[in-house]
Parts: sequence; structure tokens; C-alpha cells
Amino acid sequence: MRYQKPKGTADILPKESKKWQYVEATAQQVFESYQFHEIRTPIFESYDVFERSSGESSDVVSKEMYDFYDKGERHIALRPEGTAGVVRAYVENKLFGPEQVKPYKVYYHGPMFRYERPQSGRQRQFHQIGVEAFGSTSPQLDVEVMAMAEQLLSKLAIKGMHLVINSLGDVQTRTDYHQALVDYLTPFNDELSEDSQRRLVTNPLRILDSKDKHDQEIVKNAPTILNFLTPESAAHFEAVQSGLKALGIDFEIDHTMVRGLDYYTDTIFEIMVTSPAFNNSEMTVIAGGRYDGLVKEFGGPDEAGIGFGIGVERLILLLDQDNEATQEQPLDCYVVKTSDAVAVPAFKILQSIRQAGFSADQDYLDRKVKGQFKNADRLQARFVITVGDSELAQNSVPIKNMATGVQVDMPLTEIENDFKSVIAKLN
RNA sequence: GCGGUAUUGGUGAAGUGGUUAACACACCGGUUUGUGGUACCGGCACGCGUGGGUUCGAUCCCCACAUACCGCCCCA
Repeated sequence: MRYQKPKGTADILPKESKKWQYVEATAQQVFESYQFHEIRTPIFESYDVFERSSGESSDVVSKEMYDFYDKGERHIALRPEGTAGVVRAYVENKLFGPEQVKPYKVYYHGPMFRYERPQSGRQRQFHQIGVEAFGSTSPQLDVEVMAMAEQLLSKLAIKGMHLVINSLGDVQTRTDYHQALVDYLTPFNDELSEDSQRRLVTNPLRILDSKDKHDQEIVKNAPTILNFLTPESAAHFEAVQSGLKALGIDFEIDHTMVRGLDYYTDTIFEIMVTSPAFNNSEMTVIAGGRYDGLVKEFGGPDEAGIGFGIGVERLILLLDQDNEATQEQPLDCYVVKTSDAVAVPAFKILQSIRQAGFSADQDYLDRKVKGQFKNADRLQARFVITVGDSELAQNSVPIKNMATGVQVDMPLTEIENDFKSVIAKLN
């Protein structure tokens, strides 16, 4: 085994690729119906773009960035997430300008990179489908984005999903809450797990979803961020909730839900799914939220933003295996050649069928007739045309319905000019 | 960055410090003449992740590295 793919990457082979196409096409369809349009931004950006958006202290920046210096000594990073690049593009292209309709709504899909140790369902190159909407602080927009996420999953026939929301409030909220949380937890310092003792200094919010049982006990009585929301943030969160209710979208509030990135404000949400594909444990498939300071952070106006990202690998694990849309398509017609002498006329027949819009194929390995039929069978060909000298002399070839075994002779002109009606006769 | 387990042909896998690395599936070919899905026959690892070492001799023992899976950290 001389060459192998880089650690943490995967080859998506044709069979699997069908599922990807299905997911991407469905997402496109749903998003477009909400007037979100596709944007394509570079897969790599200046390192600073991500450092700026994620916060210097975040792990994403400090150890997970897939970065390098190019031949021009530029510090480059493969994008670890989609939002930063889109925000950069939004500002750089001045999409905040008055000639644009607000909110400015876009979606994207593609590979993201994280330099980390691969493990259960995590790779160094993974894929996200994401959406972003700029230029409105309306809680209705929060509702729309969440509704759209749910609609996509429903359309993909994903079962067992539920929406979880929380609010991180504005800057004031976070400052106040951060202090309150540290004040509450510090007396328990000795009782906290080793990890959480460290988090108390680096990122106290993370202690809220510690896996340690005793930590969870302590956290149970910790102050909730929802009590620290400023009046504006509280009103926003209220409006989001009533908006969701009005649309009949079920949700639950988890005030311990946090984010690894620094840029989130106010509403954050996740859609979690319980599925046998994840050992019946809960897995987040979609995560998103507001980031009202980010556009300004990138040198644009003080404009709001909201978006979400979908982990495509995870999503694909949830797809119904029997879904027709992801099955391999059977071949319409296979052309069998009885000898090399008929190769040219047979190829012409083949091409005419393809040009009529049907899928068709032939043998390229000089297989015998029997072998060709075997291949036709493997390709699940619906019809097989056998081309031989004698048939050509009569301007007519046998076409066989593989399912019924019935074979009839058809005039060559009819096959080449009206394949559709030919197969209609055989069904 | 840390820890555990694993690595034999296209696939699933058995196997032993020492002649020809089992079996199955798949695939290819054949069972006389140009027609599939069954049956029968035959073929298919000069090689056991890579590189070192121990040994008279290693796929099987030791070390390092790579990769995969699982867990920690962290998580978009």
C-alpha cells in the first residue's frame, strides 16, 4: 500500500456520492425557497480571518487550525468553519450596500478542516452545509432560520429530531454572567474535576456541559444566563420563542447550552437527533446562532448576522437506507456486440439511444456474448440489444426485456429515432 | 497533545517461529456453435501495513513509524 489518503480524510465513492447529491440538492431546493442563494468562498483564507472571528483563545485557533505558510510567506489557514469566510466576503464585496436587499441571505456547502485527532465521526476534512443572513436583528429572522433548518431535515425524512435553543445575550449579558458564574463556582473549586478547574480559568461557560457527574451536580444550582439577559436580549429571546410557538415548532430551552466560538450573541440553537445510527444517543446535526458583532469586527458596518451549519457526514448517517433518491439508477439499455466487426454500427446505435436521453452502455473488454449479458445483468439493464452481422443485413436488431426475458426484433430506424416508443412496446 | 485496540488477497476472514498462507464471497475463464440471473470445473496473496531488530530461520517475538477505530481534551 504505497499511497494512502491523508490522515482524517475520506474518499466519497460513487455509491456514497449519491447520498451527498441528494442532500445537497434538497438543501438547495429548500434554501432557495426561502430566498437564500448560494455563495462560494475560498477554502483557504488568511489565518487572520479565522483568528479574528473565533477568538484568539479558542481551541479552534490555538490548536485545531489547519494552517501553513505559503511560498509567499503568507500565513494561510484551511477554513475550519464557514461563517468567517462568508462574513469576510460580505464585507469585502460591500454587500451591506444600499443596493442590496436586506437581509442578505446566502448558503454554502463544502469541505471544512480541523487539525485534530480523528475519532468517532470526526475527520480533519469534513463537510458542512451552512446558511447566513445579514442585516437584520429581527427575532422573526431567527425563527425563519430555525424553521428552514427543520424543514430541510423533514424533507430528508430525518426522524427523532428536536430543537434546543438558548440565549447568550449581548456583550453586557455575557460579562455579567461570566462573573456570576465564576463567583458561584470558585468556592467549589476543590470539588470540581481537574478539567473543570482548568476551565474555570480558561472558559467557565464550558463547565456547564462537563461530562463529569459531580460537576453536573454542582452546576445544577449555578446561576442561569437567562437571568442575566439585558432587557433588549430578554425581549428578543421572548419574541423568538413566541415566534416558534406561533409556527407550531416545538423546542426546548437549555440554558446550559454554550458555544465554542466567541462570536455568538443572543439566540443559539441546535437540532439534535436520536438515532440508531448514533447508538441511540443524541447527536447534534445542526448548530447555529446569532453573531451580531461579527460584521463590524471584520471592518463592516455594525450589522447583525445569523446562521447555522450542518454536519453533512453526520446527516448522511441518518438518511434512510432505502430512500429511492439515493439508490443507484438501473441502466436503460445495454448493447451487446457479437463480434468486433459490428463495433462501429453498434456504437452508433448506442449513441443514438444516449442522445435520446436514455442511459446506455456497452462492453469495452472484448467479452464474449455471454459475458456481455452477465454485465448487462449486473448493471441491472432493463433492455439488451444484440448487434450482429445478420441482423444488420436486415436492418433490424433483437431487443430483449431483461425482466420478462421477452425478445423481439425491431427495425433499426425505429430504435435509432424513437427509442422511447420501442421500449413502450416491450413493457 | 494524551491513552487503548487493531493492521493478512478485491471483500469477509483462518493461521503457525521452519516445506505449497485454510475456507468463503466476489471476480475472470470454461462446461463445443452469438444471450443473463442456477449448477459443475478451473484460475486468482512470490505475500501477511512500513522500516528496523532478535533468530540458523519470522506473517507469527521486540522496537519505531504510518493508518484506522474507540476514548480524553475540544468542538464549528
